[in-house]
Amino acid sequence: MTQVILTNTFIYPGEIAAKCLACPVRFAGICAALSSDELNEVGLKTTRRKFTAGTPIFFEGDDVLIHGNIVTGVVHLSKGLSDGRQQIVALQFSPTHLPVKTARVTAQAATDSEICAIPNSLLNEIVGSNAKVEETIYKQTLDEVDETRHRMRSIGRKTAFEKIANLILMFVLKGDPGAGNGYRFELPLTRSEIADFLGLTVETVSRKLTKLRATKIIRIDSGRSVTLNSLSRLHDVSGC
Amino acid sequence: MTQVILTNTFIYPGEIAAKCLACPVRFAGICAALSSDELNEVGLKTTRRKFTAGTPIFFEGDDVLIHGNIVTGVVHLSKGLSDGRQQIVALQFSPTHLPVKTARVTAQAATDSEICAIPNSLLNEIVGSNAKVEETIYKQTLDEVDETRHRMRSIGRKTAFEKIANLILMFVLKGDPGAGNGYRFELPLTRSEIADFLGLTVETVSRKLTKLRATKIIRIDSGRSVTLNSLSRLHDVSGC
DNA sequence: CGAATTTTTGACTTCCATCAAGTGTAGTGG
DNA sequence: CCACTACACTTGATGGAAGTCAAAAATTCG
Repeated sequence: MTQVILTNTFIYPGEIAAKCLACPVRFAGICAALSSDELNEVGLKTTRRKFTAGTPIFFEGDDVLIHGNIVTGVVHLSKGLSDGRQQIVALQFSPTHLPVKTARVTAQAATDSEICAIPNSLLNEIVGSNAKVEETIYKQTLDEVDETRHRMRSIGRKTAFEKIANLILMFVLKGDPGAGNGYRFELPLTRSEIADFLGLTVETVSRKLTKLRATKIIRIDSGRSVTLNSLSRLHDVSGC
Repeated sequence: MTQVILTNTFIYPGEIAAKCLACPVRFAGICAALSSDELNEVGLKTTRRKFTAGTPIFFEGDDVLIHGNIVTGVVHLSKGLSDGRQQIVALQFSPTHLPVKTARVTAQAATDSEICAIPNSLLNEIVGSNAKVEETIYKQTLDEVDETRHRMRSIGRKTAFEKIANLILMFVLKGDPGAGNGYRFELPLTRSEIADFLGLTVETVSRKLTKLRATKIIRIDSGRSVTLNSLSRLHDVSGC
């Protein structure tokens, strides 16, 4: 990955916007489907926006974003409920796309995040001329459906313990696909948000995390900081 | 798993307009986005296929379907589990589209169904020349995501009773949007399938249906035949 | 009709939500 | 630095909802 970026740096010196060259998601999502000319144009017109944890991400106005690449961080999508509470319906990890247009959801930074925002008008323009981009977006949406359905089953059938184990596994794998034992990371969600996401209560989340710690599969260093002791055992208890 | 297509009614050139004009889904899904010329072409090349309840619907081979309009009936989409069992992940009602391409799911006729099958090649051709069709398909997929997320919440937070009530409500509304009290219909799913769909057990489904009958909100005439007594009360207990 | 399947009902158990109290852990301001 | 508040998290006790096991009743179908 890194080598490829360096090679491109050599081939197109100064032509591709610097921020794109160094971008972790340069070869992910729609950016991977862009020609270098298109990437140049995109690089000029996109804005890199930073959001601190807990900040809502708005997309409004005429030039509303319909697509953002999550450069760093974790974003959660939630739906408001009639009783005023919210339900987290999806988590989006870096490096990946943020298909905000997909549903009437609120996107909120779960951790400090950076998002590369592509204006609606620009994306439409590109989509019209580059079928590959359109295809990519469509495929991502299909994956989204599949993912959501998969998690639906997870919520319906698994025990609280399995749900928690599974979520931790998800954090590990999405956070660093090559992560193994000894991997240390921060939980991107509060206990309350985890509960929301999994359809549990805070108390149950806390209890099951304690149980997971008691089995020595993970170590909870402090409130949010977790160390993975056994990836294989984590996988075993996650009910997949 | 063996017999797929029970009846395959081909309709001939020249009669197309009649076929499509009389079609219940003429103004739904992608058909609504077609010009009359395109509709004629589609009419020529689509096949109306009938599936009896319980029959799996396969789309394979070179000319694999990627889009079918459900003309009549109810189709369920399921995912196979590692233990050999299946999980129903979505229900598709007539008149609507059957976006089979959306995920690696098995589509199976829940009730006797008729599906208007559009060959892959033809759809690709239309999509290439008619942006509105592409947009329609994309929008339908987005709706699919939204719907799935909505149901995910439903599975995670609602009581068994609310889930059942909600499903009955869904059957009523999707079966006949104008249906009111006294409306009689057949449950398109077995208790076991309902359990699968809602993340419950057969016993619980049976108990909650009995409870729903005890409240006089519905009447269960025989195993699958149900009469709606009070739409408003059904809505009240469905937890929406 | 009789066999097989689906559905209902009952008794018991388990898991998780609820209610309640206690323990950190920041963050603010005196 | 401490006192104060606010918030996030943990732990315990209890009850209820739904799962499990088991068997009867109803429906379907050959």
